[in-house]
Amino acid sequence: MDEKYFPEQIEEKWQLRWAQDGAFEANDDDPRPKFYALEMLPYPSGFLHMGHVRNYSIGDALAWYKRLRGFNVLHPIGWDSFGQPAEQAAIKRGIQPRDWTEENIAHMRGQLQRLGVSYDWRREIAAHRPDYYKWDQWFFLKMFERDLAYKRTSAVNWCPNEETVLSNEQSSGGICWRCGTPVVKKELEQWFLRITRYAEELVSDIKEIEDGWPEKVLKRQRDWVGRSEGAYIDFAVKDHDDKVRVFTTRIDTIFGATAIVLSAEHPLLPKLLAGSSLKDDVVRFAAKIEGARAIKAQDAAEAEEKLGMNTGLLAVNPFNGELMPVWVANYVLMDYGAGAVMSVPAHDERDFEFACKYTLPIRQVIAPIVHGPQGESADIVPGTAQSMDVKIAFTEYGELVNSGDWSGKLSHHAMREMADYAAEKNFGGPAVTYRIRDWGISRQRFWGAPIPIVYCGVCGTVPVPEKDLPVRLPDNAEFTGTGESPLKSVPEFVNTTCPKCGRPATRETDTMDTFVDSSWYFFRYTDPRNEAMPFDPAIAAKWTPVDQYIGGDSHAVMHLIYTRFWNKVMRDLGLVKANEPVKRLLTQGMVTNRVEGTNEWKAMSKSLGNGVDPDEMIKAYGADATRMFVLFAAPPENELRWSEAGIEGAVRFLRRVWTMVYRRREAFDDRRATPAAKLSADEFSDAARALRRKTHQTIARVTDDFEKLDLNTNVAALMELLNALGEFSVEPAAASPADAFAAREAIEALVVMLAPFSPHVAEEMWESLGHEGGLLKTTEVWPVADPELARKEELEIPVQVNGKLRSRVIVAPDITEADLRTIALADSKVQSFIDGHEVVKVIVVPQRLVNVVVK
RNA sequence: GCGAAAGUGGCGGAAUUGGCAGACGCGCCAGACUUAGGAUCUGGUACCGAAAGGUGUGGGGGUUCGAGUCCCCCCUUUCGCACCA
Repeated sequence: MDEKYFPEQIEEKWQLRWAQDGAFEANDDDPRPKFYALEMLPYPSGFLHMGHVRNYSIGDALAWYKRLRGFNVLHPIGWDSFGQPAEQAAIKRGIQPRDWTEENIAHMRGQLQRLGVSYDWRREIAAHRPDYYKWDQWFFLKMFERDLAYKRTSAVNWCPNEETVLSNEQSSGGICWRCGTPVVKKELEQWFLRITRYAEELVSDIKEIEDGWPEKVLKRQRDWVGRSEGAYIDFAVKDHDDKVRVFTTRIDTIFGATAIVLSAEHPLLPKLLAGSSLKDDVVRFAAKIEGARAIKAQDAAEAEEKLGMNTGLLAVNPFNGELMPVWVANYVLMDYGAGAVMSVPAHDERDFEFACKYTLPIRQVIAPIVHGPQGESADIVPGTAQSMDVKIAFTEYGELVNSGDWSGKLSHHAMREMADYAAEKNFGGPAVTYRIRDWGISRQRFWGAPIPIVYCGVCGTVPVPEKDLPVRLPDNAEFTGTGESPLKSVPEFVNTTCPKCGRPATRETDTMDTFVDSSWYFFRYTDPRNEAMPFDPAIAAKWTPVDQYIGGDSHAVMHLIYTRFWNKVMRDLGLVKANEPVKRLLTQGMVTNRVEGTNEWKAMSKSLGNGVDPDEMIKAYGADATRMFVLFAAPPENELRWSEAGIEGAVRFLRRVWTMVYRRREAFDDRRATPAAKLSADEFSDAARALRRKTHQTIARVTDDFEKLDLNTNVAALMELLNALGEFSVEPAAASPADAFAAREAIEALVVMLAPFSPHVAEEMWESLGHEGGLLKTTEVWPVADPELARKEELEIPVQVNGKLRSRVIVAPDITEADLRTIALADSKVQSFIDGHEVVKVIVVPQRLVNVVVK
């Protein structure tokens, strides 16, 4: 052991040693309890950034902690290596995506290894390799068989910048998730995965994970699925056989409906208007709305002005036979509910606004329930029929008025009864709708898994047989960036024969969304080289579900909802048993840095020039200090503000630990290191007992905080223990066996507990303390706290007078309440504050505090 | 506009969940060692006050012996959602 701490030497030494020993390799047949620690796999952009460092430092700390506590830990890594940037590089610089990607992976793998993250590298996977994407295609075929994958033409989200389609999740808020460009609508024939079939489960199974997932992520998922209970109602149209179906959550307001409003894209519209003199006008109007919607940049768009047009058609209210006009309007969306609504202006804000603009009647049918002064009787505000005086829509529940036989009922009862009535009379019934749409996975891209479909002039759409998988990407393609898949211009790829009839046929040239790759990758880690299946269900069952998943919350409704969906599909295919793939989720905060010349903290990025290169930090301060700082600087879920001064503090701490070990090490030879069992309690000096107390308190605290992933306070606890060691002033040479024992106990505990944060230096110090074979050689080196030793010998109890701190008294921990009270009252400082006052009450909180109330 | 979360020293953040506010670190101040210090070590550091003491967890009210923590109103910030019938 050198006198001084030289990170680069010991980090290299231990990285080599770990690799040689296979220290982090997880084996299926290991009898110890398993723990699956997982971090979101990176996109191989070429360079690790601080967000990665944070993500992997958190995961690695947990993986180390669990190993040191005797778990068989699976901690893998891989590459989300399909996707846009590789193609962008190809267009810009003429490099083939495959070469670019492989180079980036090689470089980033080196960076991760220099950071010393404890991965089982044997399990590394990369999405762009045929042995991986073969299974994307295999899953696609399974879904195709089960009608979970299908093709249809629809208006899709199109990013004009990247010239490709985006899923709904990827264009949330109307902007491209990757580049922020406003998304436009485009009619395209696309492949979809039927995630809607699992909509109900995606909501209801949240109960299985709600203890382990952040509430904000679950909320976003719930909102995204958008489960809504209500009813369908079919409105007959006068002089037509077709009925217009409407979805409403407020069937109790149906007597207030004064129009039926259809979406411009409503499929029934052309048929209903056939022969109508208004047909051309309506068609033109609908086209205008659709056109406006296509170019609409939704980001800044405040609710657009409502536009509508009367179709001249009349619908019949099935509850009272009343006729009402049928309109077309831009505020009704085709892809939600039934694409048509009943307009109830008195009780819906949007309908109200619409009715005001086009002077449709507004009829109140719900009266607020006002509790009388005694709260015993409900006063109903009488309804004003056909009134235009109403200023705002009353959207609350209440009591029905002007509603025929239903008048007098409460909304809640009426909603249920009216829906049942509709079902009974065969014009509707209770219904549940979801906001979530099927997942569009077609991408007009080269660098993705080809969709394994062949189009035959005779047989139509034919799935590629399983035995022919993978459908390989060609080695080369022309990259022009024109918005068509580059695969289209590769004849060797496109031209094939029909698997069914053998005649010439063409391949599907769209590739899959890269979120397909990441939906199931962590199952592949459990059995990464399986050539017969995506993974062996028996092996996967040993490791999954993931015990702790760590990553950014930017994927709350993309990756994290897709992977839940995929898990359910795999369950139905018999591949997995659990309903949910991830037990606990931690969403880490962003890493920010000051933008030069401003006072703003923003996420590190190349364009802002505020990025920090992890390699430079490792070079300057070492991987151990870099990792420690990142974990110490803020709680994992908070934003982390970068500070170079902070990382220096981390080095300083590691150096002080190092020096402490160096100084004390000599005294730890066999002669002096007497086992605790041979030492009687009274051999320990006061200082030694105090040190042991701190040691055992720290062990308890750190162990506890690890379970909660409170990593920043954990580091603080280790710093406190070091400070306590510093205060333990017994010189190593002069130490009694008991003193030496106490010091050794403290130092060894400190070194072991340091390993999750700064593993290299911890290993080196552990070895210097005379242990061979590394920290993971022996199982369960993690220290165990002895509550007896952690207990305080005396307590300092604060004494308040009227709630203000006035004094402190030192007492034994087991003092009786009565004695504590007596001692507190006898204290001279306390006396000076109660003198001349009457003591009204004395509150004694055992072990905690005394409060004297005086008048 | 709607919804959620959060506001604690100069800064990042602690506070056993109603019981000593500010752990730990950064920064800063003073001192020691030093040819030197952007190294290291020691001490100090919420605010006002010479002290006694007083005041302090975004602001205002409340509950309580006692509130950073619970309740009500307001302000600010951040993040989600944006015609979802």
